[in-house]
Amino acid sequence: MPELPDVAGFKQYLDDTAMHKTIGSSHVADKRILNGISTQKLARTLKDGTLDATRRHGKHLFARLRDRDWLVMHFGMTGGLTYFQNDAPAHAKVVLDFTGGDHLAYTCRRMLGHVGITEDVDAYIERHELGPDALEGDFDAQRLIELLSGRRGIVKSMLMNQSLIAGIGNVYADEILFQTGLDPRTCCDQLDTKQIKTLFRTMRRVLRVAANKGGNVDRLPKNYLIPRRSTDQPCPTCGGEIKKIKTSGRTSYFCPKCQKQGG
DNA sequence: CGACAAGCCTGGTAGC
DNA sequence: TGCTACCAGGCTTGTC
Repeated sequence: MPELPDVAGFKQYLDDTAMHKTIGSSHVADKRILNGISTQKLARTLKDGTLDATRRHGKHLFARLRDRDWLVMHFGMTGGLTYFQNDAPAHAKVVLDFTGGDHLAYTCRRMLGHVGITEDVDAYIERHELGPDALEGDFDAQRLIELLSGRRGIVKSMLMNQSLIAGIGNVYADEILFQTGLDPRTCCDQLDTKQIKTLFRTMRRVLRVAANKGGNVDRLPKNYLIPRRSTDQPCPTCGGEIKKIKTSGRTSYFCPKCQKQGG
């Protein structure tokens, strides 16, 4: 579930809790979560490091150890962060013990996230072939038009393709399409320039609003589709029935009345 | 108990 | 024929 807005929330949470704290030791509860690094190497790299900066790119969160490497975190579908004093949260996979006595846990109920170390965030992004962050930096409507051109698959798969755009997952792809009024089965070649520009503006607005709420679904505006996923509630716009279908092997929620193919 | 959810990777294939 | 983009399936495990 953690998509760009959720990871933006994790970043804020880390900034508010663990920033400028020094790591005395660390523990790995399940080494399957580690990506390209051994438990021992991770522990050596983290020891005596002080967290002094964070960066987010798409669904990845990076935390810098002063004058050293970056801790890399990806949250899969059930990952998160918990800052605690005494009792470790359930499913804590990696725990940082700060010298002041507090702790930060990377939690993950399933094994679909990962934790690692990188010397260079930009090189990491390039190596993992991540596209531009959906919310930040050098990304505009023209770029989206270029990304869509010549593609024959559905727009939703394109929005979720991390090598094209980093940060959007199944849930926010549905929300963006809902607010753009596009059927999730719409193919890229069905959209004209004007519609792609609208899609771009909607994408930015949805992600910005949700990121400002730290990905907290309960704080999203009333007219959002997300809180109505799998709850049998009507479309917030027309009151009609929300349909659930499979697209590219993924569950898509949409309103057949408000969302049309080709707009 | 089986189906399902999600992100992401892989393997097979549709389409140019 | 060969390449690439695309889709379906698998991994994982708690929940229904």
